[in-house]
Amino acid sequence: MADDLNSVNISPDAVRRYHHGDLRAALVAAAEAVIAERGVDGFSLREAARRAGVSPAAPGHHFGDARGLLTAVAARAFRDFGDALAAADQGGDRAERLRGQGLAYVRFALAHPARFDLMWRRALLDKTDPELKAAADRAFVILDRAARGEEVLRHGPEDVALAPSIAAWSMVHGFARLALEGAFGPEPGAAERAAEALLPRVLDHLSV
Amino acid sequence: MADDLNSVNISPDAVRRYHHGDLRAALVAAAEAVIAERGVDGFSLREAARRAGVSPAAPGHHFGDARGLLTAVAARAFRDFGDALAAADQGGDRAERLRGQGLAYVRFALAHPARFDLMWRRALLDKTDPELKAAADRAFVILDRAARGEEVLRHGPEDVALAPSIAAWSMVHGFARLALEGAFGPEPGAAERAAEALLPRVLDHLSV
DNA sequence: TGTACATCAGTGAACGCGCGTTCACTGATGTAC
DNA sequence: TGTACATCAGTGAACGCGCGTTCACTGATGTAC
Repeated sequence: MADDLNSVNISPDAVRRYHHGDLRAALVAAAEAVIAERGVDGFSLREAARRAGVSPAAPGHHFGDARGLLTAVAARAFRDFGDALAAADQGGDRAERLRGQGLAYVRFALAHPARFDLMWRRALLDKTDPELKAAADRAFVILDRAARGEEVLRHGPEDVALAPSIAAWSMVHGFARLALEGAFGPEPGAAERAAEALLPRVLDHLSV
Repeated sequence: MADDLNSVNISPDAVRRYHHGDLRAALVAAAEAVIAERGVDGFSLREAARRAGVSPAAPGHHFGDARGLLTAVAARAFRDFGDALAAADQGGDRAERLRGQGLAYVRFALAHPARFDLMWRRALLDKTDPELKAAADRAFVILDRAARGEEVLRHGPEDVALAPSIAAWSMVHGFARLALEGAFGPEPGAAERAAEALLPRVLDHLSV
């Protein structure tokens, strides 16, 4: 996924063209770089435009406003997140599948902390965006399927049959959040070490 | 705790005095009101001062800067949070105690969403503040004791003996976060209904 | 193949905004004698 | 008990800042004939 970020770099001979070529993708990449560096709260539309080498008004043509750009970033993050979960679902019995999902979930969060953070900052996003909704739903369905088996149909969020999936989701989400929030130590790398040392044992306490 | 907020209201005859009387507490209460209304991201020092009826420079005398005020708010939130966990620890066997902690944890988060949010926004807080650290540590120790029994000594965050506590913490923290983030539905009250319907069943999937 | 022209994607200057913090100040308090 | 004075807790005007968005514009593209 880091390679994806690079792949949208504008080619040298495109640099000085008046029309950018693929400004939309370049702005998404620039926004990702900004939040990775400064955190979600440090995001600004002007800074993203600056990094894309473009005037502050240019993003408006592609995203409407700042919320639109952040929403596109979040949708892409959810898509990558879903891919990571899907890739981790290697079959096996339910416990094995669930463990695979849990490790992938937390690994994604630690590998992409700012994007993961943004994914859940609904106040900053356009919740009605169909791409965002579709990407988020897909990720949960993948996890749900691993937690409860293939046969399952999705119901409303208060359906008690969802309890095993919500339990699994809660545990891995909480672990990821706590790790990112520095609950396992403020030093750099503390989250990763805690995940390696503790997460497999933590998942042993999940019974489905 | 809502009463605590009221208790710092300045008395009518104190209103127009040049010296406030208890501006520090009034500013903390005002800041809590601001984030409750506008979210943590909507906080501003000027707005808190405005609500406390005081000039924008006044908070500086008590808190240094904006971060200082937010840190005081977070410390108080952690104290109340610890109180809520302690009050919920009614004894019984380990499963009962843990269930009580889990319900109290999520209830606090849903009852005080903005303060709960702030508690984990380390980028906005002074992590070195001893009051904040003490209050946060205390809350975890209460939860840890319920999860593993009274005899436990606290070790480093990578001590695998902590796994049962981290598992419980992760699950309830994740559930609370997901509920607040709207993962159980965007309608008002969806989080509360999901907590009531699902949380007890979710906790059944936690084995310690 | 050449040309007119509509459309698209960008510019860059300007707008008003609210912010955190600073500064010199002043009113109130409380303590030493 | 009265008074001088240091200290404390506030004022309010001003600062510079970066922000998102708007606006009239222009350069590049691509399509119809």
